[in-house]
Amino acid sequence: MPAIVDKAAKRAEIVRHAADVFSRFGYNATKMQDIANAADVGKGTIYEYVRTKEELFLAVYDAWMSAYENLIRERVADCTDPLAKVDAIRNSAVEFYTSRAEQAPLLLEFWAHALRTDNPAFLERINRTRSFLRDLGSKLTRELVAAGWFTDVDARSFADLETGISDGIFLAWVLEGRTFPLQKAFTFRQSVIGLGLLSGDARALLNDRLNEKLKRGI
Amino acid sequence: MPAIVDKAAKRAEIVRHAADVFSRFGYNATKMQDIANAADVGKGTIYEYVRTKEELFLAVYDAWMSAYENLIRERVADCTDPLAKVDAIRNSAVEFYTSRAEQAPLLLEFWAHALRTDNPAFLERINRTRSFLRDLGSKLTRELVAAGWFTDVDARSFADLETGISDGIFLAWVLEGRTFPLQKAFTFRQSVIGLGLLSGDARALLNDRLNEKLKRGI
Amino acid sequence: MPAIVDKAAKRAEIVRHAADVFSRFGYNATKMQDIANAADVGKGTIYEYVRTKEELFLAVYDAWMSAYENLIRERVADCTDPLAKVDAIRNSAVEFYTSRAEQAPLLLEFWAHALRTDNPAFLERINRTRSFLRDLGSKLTRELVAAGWFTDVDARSFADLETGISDGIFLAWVLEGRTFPLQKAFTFRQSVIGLGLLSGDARALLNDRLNEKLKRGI
Amino acid sequence: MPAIVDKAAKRAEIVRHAADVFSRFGYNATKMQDIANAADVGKGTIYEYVRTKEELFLAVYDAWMSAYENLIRERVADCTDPLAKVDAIRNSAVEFYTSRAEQAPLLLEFWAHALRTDNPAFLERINRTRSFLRDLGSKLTRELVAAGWFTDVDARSFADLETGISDGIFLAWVLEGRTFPLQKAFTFRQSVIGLGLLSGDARALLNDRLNEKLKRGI
DNA sequence: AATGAATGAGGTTTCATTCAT
DNA sequence: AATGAATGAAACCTCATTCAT
Repeated sequence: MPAIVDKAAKRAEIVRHAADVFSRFGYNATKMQDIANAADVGKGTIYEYVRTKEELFLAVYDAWMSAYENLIRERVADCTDPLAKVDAIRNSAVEFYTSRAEQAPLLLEFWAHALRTDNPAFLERINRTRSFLRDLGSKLTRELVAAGWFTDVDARSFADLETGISDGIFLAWVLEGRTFPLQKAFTFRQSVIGLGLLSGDARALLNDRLNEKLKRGI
Repeated sequence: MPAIVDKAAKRAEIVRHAADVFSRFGYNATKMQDIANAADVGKGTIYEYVRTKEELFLAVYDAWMSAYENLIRERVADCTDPLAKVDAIRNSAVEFYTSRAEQAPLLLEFWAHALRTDNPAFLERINRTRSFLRDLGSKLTRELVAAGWFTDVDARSFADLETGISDGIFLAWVLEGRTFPLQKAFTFRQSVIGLGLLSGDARALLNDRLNEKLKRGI
Repeated sequence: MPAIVDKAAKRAEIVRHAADVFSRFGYNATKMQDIANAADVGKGTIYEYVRTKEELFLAVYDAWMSAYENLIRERVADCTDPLAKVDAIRNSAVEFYTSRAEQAPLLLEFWAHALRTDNPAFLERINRTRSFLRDLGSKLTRELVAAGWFTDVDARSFADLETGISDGIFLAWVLEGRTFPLQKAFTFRQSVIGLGLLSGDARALLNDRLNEKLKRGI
Repeated sequence: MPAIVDKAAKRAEIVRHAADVFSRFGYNATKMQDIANAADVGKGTIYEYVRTKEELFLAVYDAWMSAYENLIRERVADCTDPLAKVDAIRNSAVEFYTSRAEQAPLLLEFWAHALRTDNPAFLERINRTRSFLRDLGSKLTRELVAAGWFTDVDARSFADLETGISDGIFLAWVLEGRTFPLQKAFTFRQSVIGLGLLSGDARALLNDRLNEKLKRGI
C-alpha cells in the first residue's frame, strides 16, 4: 500500500519547515540545505515540490497570508453587528501577529524582496491581501456609516488608512524588538480614530470612555 | 598645502554615489564594483573610506535620515504656532519621501537588513530617528493640549502612533508602486486624526471643513 | 547499490592531485582552481571533501608522512638483527626522500606554515612523526647497547640527534638543489656516528672499513 | 644643517624594524604598512630604500647572516688552538640562535621562500653562508687532522655534515617550540661526533669524559 | 519519487606598489 | 626626500541548482 500523503500535503510540510528556518535566520542566511535538514528530506527533494528558493519564500508568505485572511474571514463571519466585526478584525490582526512574533521580521524581508525581484508574483500576492483588507474594510465602513455609527467618510480611503496604520504599528513593533504589547497599541489607535469618526450621537454615547483611553495611552 | 578635498568630503562623495546605485539595484544586487564605477574611483579606494559594504549601506541610510531630521528641524524652527509646526512636520515628511521616491524601496531593505545583521549600529541608527520624532511629537502634542487644540491625550503614545501611521502610509505607498499621491494620503490621515482629537471648541470651528475632507478621501 | 568509489577514496584522489600541484608551484602560488583542474573536478567539489585550502595542505603532508612511517614500519618488521634495522631505517629515509625529490621543497613550506598558522593540527601532525621516529630510534638504540654494539648512551637523546641529523642532511640536500646523492651523505654520516658509538669490540671489527669511508667522504 | 644620517643608515633602520615585524607575524602576514608604522615612516618611504617586500625580506636575512658570520669570524680569530676554534664555532651558533629565538621561525620561512621565488638572490645568499661555514669547517678539520686530533677524514664532507647537523638540531629546536636547551643538544652532538673522529691518542685522553656525556644525554 | 554529489559563477576584501605633491 | 591616497588584480569560498542513479 503506497503512502497516502499526496504531493500537496508534502509540499505544505516542506513549506512549513521552510517558514521555520527562514524565520530564524532570514531569507539570505537560510540555505536550502538547512531547510532540507529541517524537513528531513534530501536537498533535491525540495526541488520536486518547488522550483526555486524564491518560490519557497513566496509559498511561505502565501501560507501565512492565507491563514491570516481565513482567520479574519472566520472571525468576521461569527459577528452580525458591524461594531463587533471591527473588533474581530482588530483582534485577528493582534492575535495573528502576536502568535507569529518570531516570524515578524521575515514579513519585512518579504516586502523588501518583493520590491526588488523581477518576479511579479510577489507584489501580486501582497496586493491580494491588501485588496482583501480594502474590500472588507470598505464594506464595513459603509455599513458603519449607514448604521449611523460613522460620519460620512470615503470608505475606500478610510479602509486604506486603517490598513496603513496597522502596518505602521506592526512595523514599529518589529523595529523596536516587539517590546510593547501590540494589543494596547491597536486599542489606543482605535480610540483615536474612533473618536474622530464618531458622529454626534455615537460620540455622546462613548465620549467619556474613549477620552479616558486617549488619556491613558499605551 | 593639503589637498583641497578632505577625507570627509570624499567619503560623502562615495556615499552619495553608493546611495544612487543601491537605490537603483538594491543592496544585494549592487556590487562594490558598480559603486566604484559610479564614483569613478578604484574599487580599493572605497575601502579607504569605509570598512565594509554594510558600513556603506549604513552610511547611506545615515545620510538620508540626518537630512530628514535636519529638514524637519529647520521647518519647525521657522514656525511659532504649534498648528503650523504640525503642518511643517507633515510637509517635511511628504516632501522628503516624494523627492526621494526612487530611493524609497531601499529604506525597506534597510529595515529588513537591520533586523538580521549582527551589527547593532543599524537598529541604533533607526531608533535615533524614531527618538527624534518621538520627542518632537511629544513636545508638540503637549503644546497642542496646553493650547486647548487637543483633547487631553498621552503625548508619547500619540506621537508614536503618528510616527507609525506615517510609516504605514509610506509603506503602502512603496508597496503599491507609489501610485497615489503621498500628499493626499497624509492630508486625509490628518483629517481623520484631527477630527478625533479636537476638543469641542476646536471642533466647532473646523468641523465642516474636516468633514468635507473625510468625505472626499484621497 | 552505492557508487563504487566512496567518499574516502575520492578525497584521497583529490589530495593526490593537490600534492602534485602544491609540489610544483608551492602552497601560496597554487590556486584552488589549479587543483580542481588537475583533479578534473569542479572547484566546488573540492570543498565537499575538504573544508579549506589549509586542510588540503595538511592532508597532503599527512598522506606523505603516513606513507613514510608505514614504509619504515614495514622495512623494520622485515629485519631481526638490530644493525639491519638501522640500515632499514636509513634506507627507508633515503628512498622516501629520493623518490619524492620533487616534493621536497613543499616539506619546508609545510614546516614554515606550521609555525605560523593558528591551526594546531599542523604542529601536531609533525610531532606525531617525530614521536614515531623517537620511539623507534630509542628502542633500537637500547637494543644496540644491550647487544654490545653501542657504547652506553642516552637512547632518547641519541634518537633525537639522529632524527635531527637526517633532517639537517635533507635540508642541505633541498637547499643545494638536490645536487648531491642523498644516499652517500647518509652513509658518510653513519660512518662518523658509528665510529663514535661503537663499543671497543665492535670498533675493532669495523674500524678499517669505517675509517676508509671517513677518508673518502661523501 | 641637514641630518647627518645617510641613506645606508636609514635603510638599515628600516630593515631592523622589518626584521622585528616579520619575526612577529611571519612574512605573509606582515603588511608593508605594519613595517612603515614600526619604522615610523610613510609607506612610500620604504620604497625609497628597497624595491619590493621580497627585497626587504632578503635584506633582513642578509643582515642576520652577516652578523652571524661576523660573530663566528671574531670568535675564531680570538683562538689559536684548533680545538678552541671548534668550541668557538659551536658557542657562536648556540649564542646566535638562542639570542634570536623569537626570530628563528622566520629563518624557516626564508628557506621555504628561497626555494619558490624566481629571484636567485635568495638561494645565493643562503649559499654564501653555507660556503663560509664549509670553508671554515674544512680548514679547521684539516688542522685537526694535521694536529693529530682527528682521524683522517674528508674535510669537505665532514664540514658539510657538521653544518647539516647544526641545521637539523636548530630545526628540531624550532619545530618543538624551543623547549629544549640548544646548548645541551650541541654539546651532546659534539660528544657523539668527537668520539668518532678522535684519533687513538686523542681518544685515550678524552674517552672517559665523552662517554660520561653520551650516557647522560641532552 | 527521492537523493546528494557535483558544479562554477560570483563577489567582497586585501595589500603591494605607484606617483603626484 | 617623504608621503599616503589611489589602485585593481587576485583568490577563497559559498550555495542554488542540476541530474544521474
